[in-house]
Parts: sequence; C-alpha cells; structure tokens
Amino acid sequence: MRGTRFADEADYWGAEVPEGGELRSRMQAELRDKLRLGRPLRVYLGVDPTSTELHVGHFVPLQKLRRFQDQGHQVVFLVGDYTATIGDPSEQTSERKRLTHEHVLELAGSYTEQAYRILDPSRTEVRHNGDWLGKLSFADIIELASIFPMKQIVARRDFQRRMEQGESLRFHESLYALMQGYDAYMLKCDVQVGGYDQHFNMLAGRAIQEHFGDKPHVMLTNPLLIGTDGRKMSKSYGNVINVHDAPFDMYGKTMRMADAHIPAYLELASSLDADAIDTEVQQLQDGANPMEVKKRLAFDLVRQYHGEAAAGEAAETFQRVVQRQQAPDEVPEVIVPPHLLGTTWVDLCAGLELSPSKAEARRLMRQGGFYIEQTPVKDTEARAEVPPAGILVRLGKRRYYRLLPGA
RNA sequence: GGGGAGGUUCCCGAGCGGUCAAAGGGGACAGACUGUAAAUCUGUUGGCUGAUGUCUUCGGAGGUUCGAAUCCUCCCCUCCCCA
Repeated sequence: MRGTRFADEADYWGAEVPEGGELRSRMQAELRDKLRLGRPLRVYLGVDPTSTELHVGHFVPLQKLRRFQDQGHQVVFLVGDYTATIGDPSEQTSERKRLTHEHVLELAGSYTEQAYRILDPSRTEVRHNGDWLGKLSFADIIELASIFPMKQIVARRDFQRRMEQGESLRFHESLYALMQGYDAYMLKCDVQVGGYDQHFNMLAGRAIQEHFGDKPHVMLTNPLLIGTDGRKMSKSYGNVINVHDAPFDMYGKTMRMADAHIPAYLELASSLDADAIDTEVQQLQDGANPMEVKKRLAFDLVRQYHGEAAAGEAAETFQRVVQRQQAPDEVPEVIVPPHLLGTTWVDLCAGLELSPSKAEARRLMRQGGFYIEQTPVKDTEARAEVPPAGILVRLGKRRYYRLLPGA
C-alpha cells in the first residue's frame, strides 16, 4: 500500500479545485513540523459502524494507521456510534437510512475486532463519539454551526450534485460535518486519516479546532478503492472483497477483477512498497501477462488477512480448479435420499436444492454446463445413477458435489 | 398547507385496455474463445410442463370490463417545487 496523500484536493474536487488549492503543500509542511515536536503524534481514524462487514477498502486507512503505530505514534480508533445513527452524507447519492443506537453498538464490536487484524490492540486507543456528542446542548450545537458560513456547507460537491439532480437532501445531513469536526477537537489529534470522501468533514475538524484555539490536524486522505468491477465498492453491486472472506474466495474475487483495475489495488490494497508497485505497473505496461500480476496481487491480499500458508493453498486450488478445470481437493458430499434415486438428474438437482428450480437445472443442462464425472450431460431426460461409491457432479464452472446414495 | 411527479419482474427502466411473463440496459448464469473466474462474442434469465399449455407476477385493497401492469375508488409509501 502506498496511496496516501496529503489532502489531495484534486481527488475531492476533480478538475475544479477551488481557489486557494495549496492545502496539500500546507499539510506537508504541517506534518513536518509536528514530527519535529519529538513526541508521539495522535493519529485518528473514525469509522461509522453501518454494516457487519468491513472490506479491504476500509483497510486502506487502517494500514496507514499501522505504519504510524510502527513508528511509535499513538493511534486512536474512533467508533462513530453516535454519528452512525445520522449517517454520513459524504459521496452519497441519496439520503442514508437511519440506524438505531443499539444496532450500531452491536456492529461496532465486530468492527474493532476486524480492525485488530491490522492494528496492534495494545497500542490502540478506542473511543466512542457518543460519549461527547450525546452531551452537547442545543446552544453548543449552535455555537459549532456558527463557525461555518452557509456558503461553505452548500458548496460541498456531493450536496451540489444532489441538489442539481433533484435528489433528496435534508438539513440534518449538513450537521454531520459538525459532529465529525467536533470529534477531531475532542480527541486532540495531530493527524486524521481517511478516504478522500472525508475531505469536507476533515476540513470542518480543522475549523472547529482553530475556533477553540487548538492547532488544526493534518489531513491525510487516500483515494477510495474501487470495487472489483470498477464501480464504487458496494455490497449491493457484489463487487466487494470482505475482510472476512475465506482465502479461496478472496483469491478468486481478486482474479475475477478486470485487468484494468490491477494498479488501483496494488496501490491501495496490497502490502507492497512503492518500488515494488512501480515495478509491477511497469511490467503491465510492458505487456506482461496481467494474470501473473493478478496472481501475485491475489496472493498478497490473502497473505495479509489469512497468512502465508492459506495464501499458498488458495493459489494452488485456483490453478487446479479454474485453470485446469479439475475438481478441488475437498468436494462437498451430498447424500441423495432414496426417493430421489432413479429419477432424472433434473429432479435430483432440484430435489437436493443444488439448483433453485427444475427449469433452472434444465437450462443449465441444455447449455452444456452440467457435468457428470467431468463429462457434459445435455439430455434433460437422462436418468440419475448414483453408484454406491458416489459420483462427481459439477454445475457450471466451479460448483462441485460428490453425490452418495442414502440408505 | 398548496401544486406537481412517481411506486413495474434481482437492479435501473420502457409499457399506459387485448399482439405482456412484460422492450432496452445492467447484473447473474452458461457456452465459445483466451493469457485468468479479465476482455470479446453468443445464448439463457418467474414456476410447473417433452411440447402445445397452464398457474403466479407490475405498492396494497376493492371495482369497471368478455379481458387490466394499463381505466375508476380508497389506502400506504417516495420524490420535487412553492409557502
């Protein structure tokens, strides 16, 4: 992973960086000054628990935190238990669903557990923003709100777009930045890391810190990691690589991504250092087989989350099952109940729920995607024979089952 | 509070009395090809059925009609604009 930048405004604003625009170099200078203070810096990342799963995209800033940790700095992992109930409007195309606080607390537990795959728990301070945000009075909130010119709030790129496109935008969503900004102030942090979508929220933090007489924090942002299909990484697109994914899944999902997205993953999700990334990208440009690069990337990802051994196994299984189309080492066994013995394969697949319906099973057979012992069976009327020793059935490219006759 | 738009099959979205299981796109699945589960090309994509066919489906409940996703009534929900 490389990919972390000093509040790169071009990331946030695209081609239309507003006046000023030298935030980036200011951040660099500020960080240099802070490092010279000779004390461990407080570096914070805030995450709102809004679902059960963290994906590798969430881990980009976490890995950055780990680097700071390794250099002896103090890391603060902020659980946005309070903010999650409002919903961060950043880069959202529509209003977010509100979550209940109890639900959020449940999710938060699993978040920290997953974060510890990367962070050293003994050197991580975990905080919850409900501890202070919940105590603010209306007067406090008005004071915070008075720091920001309305023009600034409205100028946010994501709000602009939603207003232009006639999408829903509600007042409370503009308060989100205030909350996150107040977090930054309460945590007395020197540095905040996060995705570039946090640009505005981080700026709000600086404004609030300065308002209360503190030094503003340094903003470190990273581009958002795209999903394996190139669209925004999102569960609803099914293009997400989750931290909890089994090794082979993680490896497979990586191999399935379009070649064009390899550099983004090398940059943001891999553990490779800057030189190694450059080398890989150069090789791609020189016409190396993208598959080989992707294999190294897939191996690296699995290694980070599951260790060396699991990565090796995943790589082997991939070669065997996908490239050579051989059955994997372990094929799930399915016992065929007596009443399905002697029926057609169609009835059997539907009966065992290997296929959602008979029509679906027939379709698969007609298309040549149904194999018995690796030989396609296209006859939808074919009788199913399940010898006592069992038989290998394959549906489509990679769903294997060993059928055994039930007593 | 006033005015307007809309809720369609996994998603987006067309349809606006029969020719509608419902265009088109996306996704998914399969096949071909290949350098991979990439790209590209082709096909499939509600259930039951060998097929003819039949059953369920277009926010919900009723109604009109030989016949409704399409018309009417009430209800629920979403969005926009004005105040």
